[in-house]
Amino acid sequence: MQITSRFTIAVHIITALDYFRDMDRVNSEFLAGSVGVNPVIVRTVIGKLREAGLVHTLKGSSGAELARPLDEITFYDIYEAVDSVNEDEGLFHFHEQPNPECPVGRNIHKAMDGRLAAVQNAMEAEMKRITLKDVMEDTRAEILKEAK
Amino acid sequence: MQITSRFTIAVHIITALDYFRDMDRVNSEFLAGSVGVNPVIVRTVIGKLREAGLVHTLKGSSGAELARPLDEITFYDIYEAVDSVNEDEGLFHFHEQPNPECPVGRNIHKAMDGRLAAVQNAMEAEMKRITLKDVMEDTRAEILKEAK
DNA sequence: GATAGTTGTAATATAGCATGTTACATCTTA
DNA sequence: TAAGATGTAACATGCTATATTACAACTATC
Repeated sequence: MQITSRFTIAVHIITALDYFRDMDRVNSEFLAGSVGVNPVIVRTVIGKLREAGLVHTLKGSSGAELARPLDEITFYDIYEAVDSVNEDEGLFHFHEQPNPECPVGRNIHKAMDGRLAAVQNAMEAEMKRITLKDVMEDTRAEILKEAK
Repeated sequence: MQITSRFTIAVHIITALDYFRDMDRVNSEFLAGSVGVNPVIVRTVIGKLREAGLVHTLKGSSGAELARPLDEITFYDIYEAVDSVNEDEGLFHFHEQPNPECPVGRNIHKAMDGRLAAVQNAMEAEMKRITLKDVMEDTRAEILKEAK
């Protein structure tokens, strides 16, 4: 399994929104061109970001505006915004029918839950440490390298 | 997205193999009964565990034997054994067609790769800390609680 | 205020993957 | 030698991610 590409698409979009901030016509079609997906995908991802309060948009009006500075938007914010993982169950998909008549079967879920949560927490903690400013800086650094 | 239930199934199987160690006929059908899935699923999961060197089996002969003590089998060992995530690409699925003619598009991948790896590493590090002995102890504790 | 451009969203299509199931050759054990 | 088990291939099925078309509602500009 893998975390949906919606996540990297969202990071790409926010980076592009900032990078092309002063340009006209940074609409869903332009962004779709940069990301390499259908404009409707861009609009739905931006829709999720808007619901999460990360960007502002105006229906009918081109583009989107970041609601916060880049260093206040973390990977975790985006990961949550675009529903990267199942909200109800979390990162791990537990098999659904362990046998209640078996001592292992009826207790394994409880026995594992805390450990699975610890793994997910470790991952999410790291995501909270990484901001879009980090990505922006790395992107600009790569662009500068090209110039040489 | 979610990590395949093959992972929790594998943990369940190993726990059951240990718990019912002294019982006869702990075959794929018995285990399938405890886990609540088809016996063929059990055999394929055990097959992966065998390929990874975590259990020994003998074709035609019932059951499986743990290759190492429980405290030397980590969540990470199992997660790797059962191919919980894509081997080539890792935990995150990067969108596949960023535009090489766009400065952001042709650099975003390089700019993100290190950060994505850091997230995956954080998760895997936590998985390496958790052993099947931990799960076994928690399971037995839950079983004891029932007795009261 | 009319027109062109844009967003938001519903509806549908499609492909890939996880899981279920049947079947059977091959092996072990008694 | 017979019964029971594994290993694995082949196929079925449902779910999810992504792509795509279509269009109503809104904005910006002339």
